[in-house]
Amino acid sequence: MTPPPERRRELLATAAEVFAAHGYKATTVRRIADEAGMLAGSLYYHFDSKESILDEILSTFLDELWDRYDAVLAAGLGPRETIEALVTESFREIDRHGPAVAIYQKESRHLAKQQRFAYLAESQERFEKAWLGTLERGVADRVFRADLDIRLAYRFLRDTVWVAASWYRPGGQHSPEEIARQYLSMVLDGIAVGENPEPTAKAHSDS
Amino acid sequence: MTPPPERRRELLATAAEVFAAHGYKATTVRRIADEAGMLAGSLYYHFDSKESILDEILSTFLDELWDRYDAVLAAGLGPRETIEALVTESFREIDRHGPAVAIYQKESRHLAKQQRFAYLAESQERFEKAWLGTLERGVADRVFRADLDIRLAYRFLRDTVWVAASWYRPGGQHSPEEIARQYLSMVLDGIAVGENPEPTAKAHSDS
Amino acid sequence: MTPPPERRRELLATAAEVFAAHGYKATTVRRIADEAGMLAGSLYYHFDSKESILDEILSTFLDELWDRYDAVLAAGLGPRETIEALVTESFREIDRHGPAVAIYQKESRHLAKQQRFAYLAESQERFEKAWLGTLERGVADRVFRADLDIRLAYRFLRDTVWVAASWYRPGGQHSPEEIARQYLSMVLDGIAVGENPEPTAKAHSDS
Amino acid sequence: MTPPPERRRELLATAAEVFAAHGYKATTVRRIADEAGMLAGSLYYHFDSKESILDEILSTFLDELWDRYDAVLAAGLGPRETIEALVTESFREIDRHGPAVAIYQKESRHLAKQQRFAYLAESQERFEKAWLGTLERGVADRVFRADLDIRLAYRFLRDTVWVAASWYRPGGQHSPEEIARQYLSMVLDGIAVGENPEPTAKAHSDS
DNA sequence: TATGAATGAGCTTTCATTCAT
DNA sequence: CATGAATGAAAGCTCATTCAT
Repeated sequence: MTPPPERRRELLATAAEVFAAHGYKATTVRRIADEAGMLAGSLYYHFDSKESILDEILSTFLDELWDRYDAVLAAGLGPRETIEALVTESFREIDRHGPAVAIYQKESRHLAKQQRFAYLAESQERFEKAWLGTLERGVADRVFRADLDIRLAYRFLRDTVWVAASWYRPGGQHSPEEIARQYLSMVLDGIAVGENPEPTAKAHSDS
Repeated sequence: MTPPPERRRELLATAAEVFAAHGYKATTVRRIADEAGMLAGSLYYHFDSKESILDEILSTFLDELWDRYDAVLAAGLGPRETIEALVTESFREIDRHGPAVAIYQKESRHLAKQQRFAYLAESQERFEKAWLGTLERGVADRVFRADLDIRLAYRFLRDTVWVAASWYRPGGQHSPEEIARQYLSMVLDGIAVGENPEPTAKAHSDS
Repeated sequence: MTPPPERRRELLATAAEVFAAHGYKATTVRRIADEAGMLAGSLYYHFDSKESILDEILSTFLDELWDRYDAVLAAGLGPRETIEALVTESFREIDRHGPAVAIYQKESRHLAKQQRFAYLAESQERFEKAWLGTLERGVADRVFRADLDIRLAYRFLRDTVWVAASWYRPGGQHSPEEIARQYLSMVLDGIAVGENPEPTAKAHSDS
Repeated sequence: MTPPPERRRELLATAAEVFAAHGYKATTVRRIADEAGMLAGSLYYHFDSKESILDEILSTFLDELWDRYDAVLAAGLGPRETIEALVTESFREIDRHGPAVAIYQKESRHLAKQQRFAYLAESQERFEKAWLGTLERGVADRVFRADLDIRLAYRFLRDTVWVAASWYRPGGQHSPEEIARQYLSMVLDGIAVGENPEPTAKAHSDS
């Protein structure tokens, strides 16, 4: 005997998976219904439109994400620890809402232009502020390297984390925390061994 | 009087931009035609179908990319230098064919399932072989850290590079080579200052 | 505790109002249910179908109307008095069943083609016979003008009366009898002052 | 070799007839297309939507109607002659655009609530001003009876005229001018013979 | 009596594609 | 080469209706 909100959540989860796998536009409402074991029209008993399903998936995900992020940002950690905590929370979010993150990754850029999804752009800004601010603090504290373009570093961190949603599958051999640790290790200390001060990219010249 | 192949290339470039901006499925053939200053039906004089436009964009991009990659791989460089060269070439490719790369990034996963786009999966495999092999060689040579999950590192490198296509705009303040250098600096040596042997991710524990 | 027939009548009244306001086709069964404070499905406990609701509204209205008309026609009045009585009864009917009359006005023409609503066409014929007969009798008795096209006069009278259902609201400042009196005054004696033997429509020539 | 606007006009005429016969809501786009000898989807090459077809039908009709009305109102005629001219123009309009008038008659009341069809409400107001003003002038000039409720007379005139669209068929035995003359004769001078000062409605008492 | 959930037919609309000119 | 007009399949959505509870 499942209470009504349960059914709704099931449908949203199903829809999120299909959206993530095939893209929002390419996903038919009928496909979602099939996957949920009902007819296309029946979905409209639960939701207003295909778009409102997408909306609910994305806003639910962002609400939850910001709950975690805000807790981290309010904890008064140092810059490095803040980055570590944000990355870890991000991978946990991928673990919990992988499909939602994948959809966000693929669709948010053009969705953000629409009135209805303006919150995506807002979230994006808060996002940027939080990460950029932490990186700047870290540079000031001499925890992060000063010779890097900080906006580039921000994009690098951001993408590095979220793009994982495209291949991560929950229940795999690595826990989200383990993946976070490895990612942080690479991002913070690099994949090269010890003391390599300068990359030698210029060594390779074009044809 | 421009020769036909020229017009074709223009149309492909236009189509690639629109596909990149809105997604393949969400892009209508009419939108492409509008952007090109013709009517939808007229596109069919130049191309068989919408899908064949996509096909030509992606295969052209991959052909060119592999030309460069093969040159790098045949040069007999060390593992670190190989990685540096591959990354540099990748950013140059983004510079030249940004939209094609963005499309590849967004659509290749589900396109690869189709017969017609099987070459995407093949390319993906060669890709993986080249990068993984180089990383393994680097670990053996003690150029890269041995304590990292090498498949994770591969995905990390791959995604880090290509995802840049989503924000990179040619003609900006950084040349592709400069961006490559910064990216490599982060990936190889990390963003943290000097001697941090261990990330402290475990410092942040969840409930 | 209201007896069932009472509830039924309430629902019919509600449905009639919504049908009248938005048209039969444009009215959803859910809208009626909303207005009645129940769910759409629940209406089907009381009625077989949306169409049967419409049927009951229209047939109830016509049954009642004919009761009154038959009484008038059986009363042996003169032509002018008959017309006056019919018009007065019509306005009373509008007062009592405004929405039903409005629905009849809007929908009867195409409904009459359906088997189920054949009684609309029959009623229409009896209607025509009663009014036309009275008018003819009036012309013969030299009570009504002989120079008018009698079928045109019939349509004129008929429409003049029923169309009032589209703006009449019960409880307004004029009683139905008062409106009937004014209408009859216009129809019988005209709106012009006294002795205007000939309209001068021909005075207006086209451009 | 018909020029493009011709095709458009044909389609609008076809659509208007179907809308008039079955009601806007009950008319399917497919039905219109059938009647026009094409497939439903093909209509969308010519029009944005079903609603925009309706819009174009109604606004075209009203534009034309007001051209005529304005000419009449600017002609400086006396009240009676103005009424005669307006009625005559109205019947001519019914003759030319019968279906449009029928649609207007049936649908304008609820359409006027929508933003897009606000011009219907505006037109309605101008309408009222023109007719009411003329009637008032006529009463002041002792051309029209002073003992009648002028708003009632206005509704009476207005409805009397337009409702004719529901039965009028062009090419019948009466020209629009002839019908106008008969209508005006009834409206101005009444259907009763000569000197009947008072209707005797009160002679019929209710049960 | 009424509800909640679903059905299924049919609707408006979109869009890749075709083709005579 | 390009246009204008159409096709036809499929999409999102609506809604009268059903039915177990």
